[in-house]
Amino acid sequence: MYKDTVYSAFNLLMHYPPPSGAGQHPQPQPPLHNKASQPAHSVPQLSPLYEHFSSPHPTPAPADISQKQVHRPLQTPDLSGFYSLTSGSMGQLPHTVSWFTHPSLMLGSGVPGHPAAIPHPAIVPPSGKQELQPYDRSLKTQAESKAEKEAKKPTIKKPLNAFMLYMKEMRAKVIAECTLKESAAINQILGRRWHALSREEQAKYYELARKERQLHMQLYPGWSARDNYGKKKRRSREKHQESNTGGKRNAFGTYPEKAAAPAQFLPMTVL
DNA sequence: GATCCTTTGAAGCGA
DNA sequence: TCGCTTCAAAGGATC
Repeated sequence: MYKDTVYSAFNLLMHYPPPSGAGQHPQPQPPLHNKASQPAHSVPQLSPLYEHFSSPHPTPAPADISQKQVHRPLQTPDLSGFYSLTSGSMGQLPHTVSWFTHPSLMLGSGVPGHPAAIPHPAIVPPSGKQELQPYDRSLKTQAESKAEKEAKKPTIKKPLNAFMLYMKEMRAKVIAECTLKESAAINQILGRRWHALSREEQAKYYELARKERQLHMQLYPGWSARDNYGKKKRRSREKHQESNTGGKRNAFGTYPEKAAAPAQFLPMTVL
């Protein structure tokens, strides 16, 4: 079976631990074969893992694969085998091309010890922008330099959970259907659609999310979600809690109860 | 320019 | 173990 083959290859290469209960949700282990019947979504930035079953097209031509490989740094010893072996699998397994394009596999300067210049999409400067050079290093104390160095550590983002993967794929579709652009409103709709999904449909996203987490663990063994705690500045705890109790303006510019349904925007199929 | 809003899920942490 | 908090994405609105 295709899924087993992919798993075997991947486990072999990445020394995967066996799935360890993988989360609180039941994981029916749905087949990961391509869903040819699924409607094509013109989503510019699909989570590459999700391309496994979301792509309406057959396996890309090998030329296409090699083209993608051009930009893949292969110097990293522990992953070069992965690339080459996966490449060998490409001709036999449909839709495995996405392994190449998975953000967690697009190694770059953010990966410790990796010489490539292509930054990892999951690794961003704390500010999210290019850092400016210090105007005068000599004026900084040791403590300041240390603090600055700490602040300059590239941020490794959390792996996306199942719902985030679902959102990333369906957002463009919902926007097209609803002509909405506000993410808060879009996310409310997506939340409702998420609950409307069958267990099998959801299970596919849970499985993808599990793979995302495993890849993340392989690439950043010492990383912890705690590393990013406190990096997002909140205006004030009180204000944030107030917003969670429905006492603040929502995405529609009103002050309803929390998560009030924006029914006037929702297409009939949403609910 | 930074943060909020809004959703679900994963993970951290204190009690 | 339980409950709470934070952060992942996204982009318009607000501060």
